[in-house]
Amino acid sequence: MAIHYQDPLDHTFHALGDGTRRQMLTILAERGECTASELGQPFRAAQPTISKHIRVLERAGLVSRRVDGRLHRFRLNPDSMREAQDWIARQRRFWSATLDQLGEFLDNIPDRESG
Amino acid sequence: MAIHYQDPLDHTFHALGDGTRRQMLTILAERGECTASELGQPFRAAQPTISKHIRVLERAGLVSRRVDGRLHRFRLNPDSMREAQDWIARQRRFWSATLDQLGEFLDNIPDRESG
DNA sequence: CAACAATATAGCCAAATGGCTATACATTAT
DNA sequence: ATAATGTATAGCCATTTGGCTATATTGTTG
Repeated sequence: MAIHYQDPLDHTFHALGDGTRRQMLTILAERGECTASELGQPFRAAQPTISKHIRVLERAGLVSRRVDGRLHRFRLNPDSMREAQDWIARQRRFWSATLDQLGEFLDNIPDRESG
Repeated sequence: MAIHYQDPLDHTFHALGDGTRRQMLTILAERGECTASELGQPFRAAQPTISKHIRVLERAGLVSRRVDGRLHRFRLNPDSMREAQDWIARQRRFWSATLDQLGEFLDNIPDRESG
């Protein structure tokens, strides 16, 4: 029964649903390529725990791994994050269209598209 | 062990990590306010299952509920989704800045024509 | 009031998650 | 060759998740 063809977005959003992993992505975004140790250093989790988190990010396509001797170096993979962002952006476009139809919240529209 | 003060983004991204829930949000975005039944109708899940999914969306702040007699009417809550999108957007801004600074991408392009 | 309709809640289950310790593996250093 | 370092894997555990059935709750209707 269980063969549940997982949408890639399932993995992406799930990976983003944990604060430790989001912080790892932030570190990668700020510093560029990092090793597994560097990614884990801010947390007081055990090393295998960090390893697991990294695997989740990797499965989600959010980071890519490059093995360099005994170091595993990671960097952000922009595509995956962009797809997540695009999904939300599409929703929000629909949503604002719906709002226009209904005439609700007209004062509340926080920002415009474009960017 | 640790009381883990959940970041609101944890709930938001977790809620987005399930295809059924994402589809519910799409329905809401397309049709505007919907009842619980309308949200569940496309799926062959049991009614309590739908009810649970809706609660997850609600906990995440992605939808808001308005009880109207025996009908529960839901609509999208834009703020929550926008915060998720903003988080990603910030990451992506950092990321591209990092790329610019380090120029590391150039080193790693695996094969180029000619040299 | 009784019947029906829309939802929620309780309780159960299997699978996944996030954490840990202990250990294996691979690479570098002595 | 041995030791030390960086990382992964194997188990184990408690909690959460997503699904179900059965039942309760609340509102509508005859």
